[in-house]
Amino acid sequence: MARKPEGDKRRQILEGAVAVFAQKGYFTARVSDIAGSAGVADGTIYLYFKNKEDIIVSLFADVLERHLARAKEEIEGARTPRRKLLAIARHHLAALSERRDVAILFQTELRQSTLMSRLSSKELRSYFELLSKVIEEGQGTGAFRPELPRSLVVQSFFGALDELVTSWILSPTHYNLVDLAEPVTDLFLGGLDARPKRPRTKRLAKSGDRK
Amino acid sequence: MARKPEGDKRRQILEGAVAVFAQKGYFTARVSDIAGSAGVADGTIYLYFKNKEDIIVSLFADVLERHLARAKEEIEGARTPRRKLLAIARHHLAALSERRDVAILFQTELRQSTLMSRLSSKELRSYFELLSKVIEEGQGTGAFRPELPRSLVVQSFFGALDELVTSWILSPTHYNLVDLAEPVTDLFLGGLDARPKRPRTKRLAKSGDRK
Amino acid sequence: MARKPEGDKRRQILEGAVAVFAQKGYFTARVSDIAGSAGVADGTIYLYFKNKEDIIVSLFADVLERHLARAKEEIEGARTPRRKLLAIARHHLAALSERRDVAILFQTELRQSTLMSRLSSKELRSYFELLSKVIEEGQGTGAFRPELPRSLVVQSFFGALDELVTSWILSPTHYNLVDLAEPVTDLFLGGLDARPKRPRTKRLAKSGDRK
Amino acid sequence: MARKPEGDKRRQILEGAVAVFAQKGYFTARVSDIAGSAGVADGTIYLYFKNKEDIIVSLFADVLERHLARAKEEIEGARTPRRKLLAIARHHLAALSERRDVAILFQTELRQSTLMSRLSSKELRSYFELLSKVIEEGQGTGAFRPELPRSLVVQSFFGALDELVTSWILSPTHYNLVDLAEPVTDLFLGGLDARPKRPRTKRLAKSGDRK
DNA sequence: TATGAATGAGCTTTCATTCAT
DNA sequence: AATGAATGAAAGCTCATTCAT
Repeated sequence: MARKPEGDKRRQILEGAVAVFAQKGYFTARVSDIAGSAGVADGTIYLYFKNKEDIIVSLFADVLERHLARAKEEIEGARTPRRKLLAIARHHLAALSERRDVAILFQTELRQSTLMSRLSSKELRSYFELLSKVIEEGQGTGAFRPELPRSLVVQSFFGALDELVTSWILSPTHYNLVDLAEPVTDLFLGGLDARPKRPRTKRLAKSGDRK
Repeated sequence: MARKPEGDKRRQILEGAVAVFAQKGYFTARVSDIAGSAGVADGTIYLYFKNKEDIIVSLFADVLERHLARAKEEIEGARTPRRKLLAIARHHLAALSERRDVAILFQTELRQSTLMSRLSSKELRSYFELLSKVIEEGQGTGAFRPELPRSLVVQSFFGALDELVTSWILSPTHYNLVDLAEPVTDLFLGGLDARPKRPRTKRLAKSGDRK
Repeated sequence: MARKPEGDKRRQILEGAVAVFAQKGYFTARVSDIAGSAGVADGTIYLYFKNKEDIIVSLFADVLERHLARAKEEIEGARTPRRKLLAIARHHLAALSERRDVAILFQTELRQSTLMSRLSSKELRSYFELLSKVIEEGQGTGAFRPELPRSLVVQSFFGALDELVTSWILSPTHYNLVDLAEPVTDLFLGGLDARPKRPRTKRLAKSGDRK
Repeated sequence: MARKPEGDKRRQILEGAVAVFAQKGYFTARVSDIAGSAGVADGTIYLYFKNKEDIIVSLFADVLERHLARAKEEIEGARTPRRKLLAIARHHLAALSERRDVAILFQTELRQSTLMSRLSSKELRSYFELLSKVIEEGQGTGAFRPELPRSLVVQSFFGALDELVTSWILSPTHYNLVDLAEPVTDLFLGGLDARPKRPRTKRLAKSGDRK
């Protein structure tokens, strides 16, 4: 019955939960499903979590925390605000495309009105603040248009990335999600409008350190 | 056969459902809650809907259909692709900010993995196609940058609008959502990058026919 | 919508009920099924019957009453107790094989513990008394063995006929049920034991007035 | 894994079910009634049975199986086909009069058209076949009249026994049912007709080992 | 710690019955 | 008399949670 090298039963349960929630959705998933998927008894779950909701809330907190930490690192590795945006986009898309089940969870269950309130709070807010800092820096240095409300910019960029992930999840074809990091950043920075000069794509291409 | 001003009992139930679903979420809402909110008996619901799921699916279909129809009208009233995008943004934000409960439903319950599959199909796809047509037109006339993948553009624009609505819903302050239509379209068209010349904002400002 | 020549709506409903009850069973049948089968509105049923149970009780009473009346006539047409038994067997099997749906109802739903008590009372008791009279007469004239308890004889004969009907209903092949009247009466009168003399079959054969 | 004297929780539930079904009938009985009567929680029932129907079907199968097994033993203990019939009659009546509640169930609920089909199949068929074998043997040895169709004989005998039980159940007086085994077999073998010689009763009286 | 049998509250859905028309 | 939309009580079943082992 014992899986892996054991040891971290809590993580074991969370892994089982991701798989089950992603497949059946939070409400439709039974606690016993999670137990089964995690290879533990039903009762064991309650030694590590207060109740069913605590599982998904912990799950989101855990994943977001790690995601946020790595996002910060990525940003620090980039110099200009523009490169920082690209780094964030890359990280955002890479992280979610690496774990399709986590992605499904985040694009669907996380939106639950009930959960949303109890959750979006801390970690998610931090992520938005991270983005906000980058925009602020860009507007401060004159790289970004200063007349645009910062929250609008943040929400638009996040929303664009978010929708890319959602569409990727719903799509029957399994294209490479990370490849969209550059063009979406390019669009976001350069705008949709055609311009007479200064092709925006070039610049970003130069910064393409991941090919 | 015609009774009172009947015939709208179905609508009555749908209205009750919107209110209840928006407040408690689909799974947490009891059918009897909906009945209570609609002012009918529990059993009456089943004279108009097959089961609980049929209620929310019908709800989404109904609302999306009307939204889509009006979106098409708005677009036809606009000349250039750029003005069409603005029209869509205005309509999108206006429609949802007019009915906060509907907005909540769309930003939360609609994402349910289970419902998503059963639903996102027809009407939602049409909405994306509508957007896609506008982008295509713009790229054809040379107004929009042609090198950007159309689906990426569509998803980014939709995602931006979508996130604006979500943030608005989650925000404690009740700011005017429609006011964001212009700046978000401006950002989307002009890009975040600061530009030496030709300020994009001007143009859009001129097209401001709703002020 | 109007069936037949109308007129007896009560009978119409009872006919619908027989069909529906025979097919789905009393508890599984919906009142609206009966209404549908009878070609009347749900509410109309309650103009003729107090409630669902009243329908089946009335049904049994009606059918049993007619059956009983005809059984009495048949008996009067027969001279000897032995011919009377044969007449009863013939009538019993003929009546039920003529209306398969009624037969199904009687062999299944009538046994309901709940209904049984409320019902078996009057008409069914009369039927047993009719049989009992015949046995009594036979024992009185010396035609039948007097040492056998009358109720045992009555129950055995009725039970045999009853089981023939049940088996006929459950059988996939539609053999002629009435043809069993003579042999079953022969068995009942002559016994299963082989006898050295006086073959019993002959006598009954002679009495075959219906051939 | 073995707990208390457990393992009989299933039997506990079946016992509760017999009591409740016998009193209220299958359809009228609530699952919670059964749970209450069995001294378990409602939900516990579903750990041992798929659903309500599964309870009664299992019940019939269990009882019939045991009844059938014992019937076979009884038969093997008897020499002649005539004594075998008597043994079967005794066993049939004894078994059902020992458990009045089981008897009620068998004489009423078992006839349900809906259940009948799903059930009468295996065990009940075996019982009829057992009887059929005895008749066949008797007809083969010349003890029984060979011109009577075997199925008719089987059905008549079973029907007689069956009706004795039904009447016993419906009767307000609690007479001894097993005492009827001899006279009913006597009637069946010797026939109702009065005979000049060779009284049939004698023989059977000799075999009366139970007084 | 870990187990999983047992619990029982709670929900969706059905359907007999009513009653305004 | 006839209709059938509306009612709402009732019940089967599920499943999160507990707790004796």
